[in-house]
Amino acid sequence: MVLQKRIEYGFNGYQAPAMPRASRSVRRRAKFQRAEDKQKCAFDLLATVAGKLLQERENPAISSDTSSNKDQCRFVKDCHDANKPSKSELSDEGNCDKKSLNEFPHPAIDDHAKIASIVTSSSCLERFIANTWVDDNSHIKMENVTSEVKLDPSGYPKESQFKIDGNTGKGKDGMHELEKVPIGSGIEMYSFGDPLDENPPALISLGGSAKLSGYKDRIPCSLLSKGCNNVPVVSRDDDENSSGCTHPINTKTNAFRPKDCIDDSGISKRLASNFQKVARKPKHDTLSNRDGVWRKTCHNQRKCNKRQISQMNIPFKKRKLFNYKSVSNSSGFTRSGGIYYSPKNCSNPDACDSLPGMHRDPGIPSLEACQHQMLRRIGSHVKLRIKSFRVPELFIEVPETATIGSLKRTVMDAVTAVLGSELHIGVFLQGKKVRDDSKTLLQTGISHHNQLDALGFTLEPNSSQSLPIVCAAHSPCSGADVTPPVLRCPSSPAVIHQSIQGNSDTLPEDQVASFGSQFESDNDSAPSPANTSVDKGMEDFKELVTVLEKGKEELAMVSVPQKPRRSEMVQRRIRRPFSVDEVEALVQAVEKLGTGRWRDVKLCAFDNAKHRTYVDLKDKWKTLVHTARISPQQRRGEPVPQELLDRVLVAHAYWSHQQTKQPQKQHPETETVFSFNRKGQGLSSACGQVDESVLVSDFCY
DNA sequence: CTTAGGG
DNA sequence: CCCTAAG
Repeated sequence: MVLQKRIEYGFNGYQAPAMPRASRSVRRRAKFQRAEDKQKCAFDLLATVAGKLLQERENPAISSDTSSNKDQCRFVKDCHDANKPSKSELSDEGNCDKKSLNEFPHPAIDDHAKIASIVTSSSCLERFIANTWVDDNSHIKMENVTSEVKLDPSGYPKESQFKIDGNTGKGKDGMHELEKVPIGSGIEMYSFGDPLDENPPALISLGGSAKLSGYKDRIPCSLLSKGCNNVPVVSRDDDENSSGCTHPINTKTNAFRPKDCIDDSGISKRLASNFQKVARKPKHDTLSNRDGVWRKTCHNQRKCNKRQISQMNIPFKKRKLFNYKSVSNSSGFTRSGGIYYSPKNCSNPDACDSLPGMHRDPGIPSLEACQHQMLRRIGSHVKLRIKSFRVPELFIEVPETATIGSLKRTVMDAVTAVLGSELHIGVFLQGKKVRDDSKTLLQTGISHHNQLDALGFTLEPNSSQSLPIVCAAHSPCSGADVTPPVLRCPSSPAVIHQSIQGNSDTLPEDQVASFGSQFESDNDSAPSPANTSVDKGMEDFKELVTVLEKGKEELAMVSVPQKPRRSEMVQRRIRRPFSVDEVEALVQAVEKLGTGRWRDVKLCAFDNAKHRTYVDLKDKWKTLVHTARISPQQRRGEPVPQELLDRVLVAHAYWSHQQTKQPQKQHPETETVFSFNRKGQGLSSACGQVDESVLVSDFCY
């Protein structure tokens, strides 16, 4: 499950081959390392190709116009040598003959054979587009490339040049066995772009075999699933529908049974094997172009590896952040076909825009840009004016007694949760969602002379993050049984926060009578007597619940491996400044209990404020002391009455003195010790929480 | 789990 | 507010 792991954990997935004993010298080690880097790159690409293959296999009809790239996107043909035993990687020189595309050996092995072309360009190093055209016989139909794109013959290769189908191949039965197809050295460049473009094109093609034995165990689950599920791997739109390989979805267009999917993956692995061999040929001149293409990826890969390694040395705190990012990224790219391509891999963001399925700024066109370019060549433009985006539906539940301010905040949280996450664009035509990203506008029915009124765009939260169906304990929301908890990936701290609150199965923290209740009721509105008076009546209030919901179909199609490590996605809690009343309660509690019994302080004064932990209280006390010591001009946030700050200083001084004098000698009975400073304070109860009258600062010093 | 303290 | 060490 090498690929599987890779998909889930980013770069962890690459399984470095054991270093040969002969490679222990520094020089050979370096060489080995280089080869390994390339192999890693190959591995990445391979995974994409494999995914694409599966996709195309499932959807031969939707083949495509993905080849309609920008000018810079060109094709280079490269043949692969599968002949080489894998162990000969270091010193082997490719002996692949240069061939024109006409002569390009037909790579089909059997009905399961595939060839994939990864279109890259040295001018857009980070981008590549995997294309394959498979006919009903599972043979490559490269002619689709030209026929579909309608390339201008004057500037582009003729259709015949790309014709590589079952009948034109060489070898047994009109096919080449992949193992016999020389690869690696002979690279013939063919440009789809401007012939005068100085950027040399690059392409890496892969051959595959359907021989599956020995590969099944390493089949990437997600690749399988995407293939099996008729989910275009590189299509984001459908990525959100991936359901994991355990739930193959047979659709009408799914010409293959799940079992076959495994076979396909076998192809993938074979591809991997072959591709690795190619990648391990470092020397050949003709590889330089590919190397050029790869180098960046390799470099970045190395960087990421490095990052991964160095992560071991960074503090746990940052490591966690790293993991968060990492997970986030991997989730994004898991859904882009199981390939882990960190956006950070792309030093040039602009160059990344074409990686299909890659998450990117919705405003940055990628494949569409290429298609757009093509369209421009053809001469048809579709002019769109997007007046507004439809925002996903939000479900918000607030108690009737909630303030407008809290309502606003809740709505804001919900909106932020959606907008703050990675967004995708959904396209609707005639009210129907257009899911096939590979279709052209023309094919979809969007053309310049058509009515475009029926065309709509919608903002879609990241599928992995868009299901924060956060239900409070008291919420009637039954989303819990709809999707497993692991799929609940709140997309913003706000929602997380709601979620955390929802964990409290006791009384709703915010509305329970206690210090916390009034503190929490609404930060936007100043605490008022009315607020405090209704404490008891608010016990049955439900928590503010933010529910973001999507369609059932989308709920059902979230694939499992997207967020494998949700537990590690520890979101920072939302910041909740202490109100003056809270400070008051805290000060009072500390006055009674001292500064070393934060748990007691919590239980005493903030027991019902679930969001205030004793660590929070301790921290707040710390900052209060600090605040009290600095000049009022330096203080920030809601001003704390000087009287309170004075008490803070007094209490702090007192308890500090007590601690140094007689550590841990305080007992509940000794709580009155502080009463020396008070006048008329009965201190009948130890906790201000119980004696609410204490809340009113009527202490006298 | 709590406490204490640095970040 | 987070993180972690220490008890």
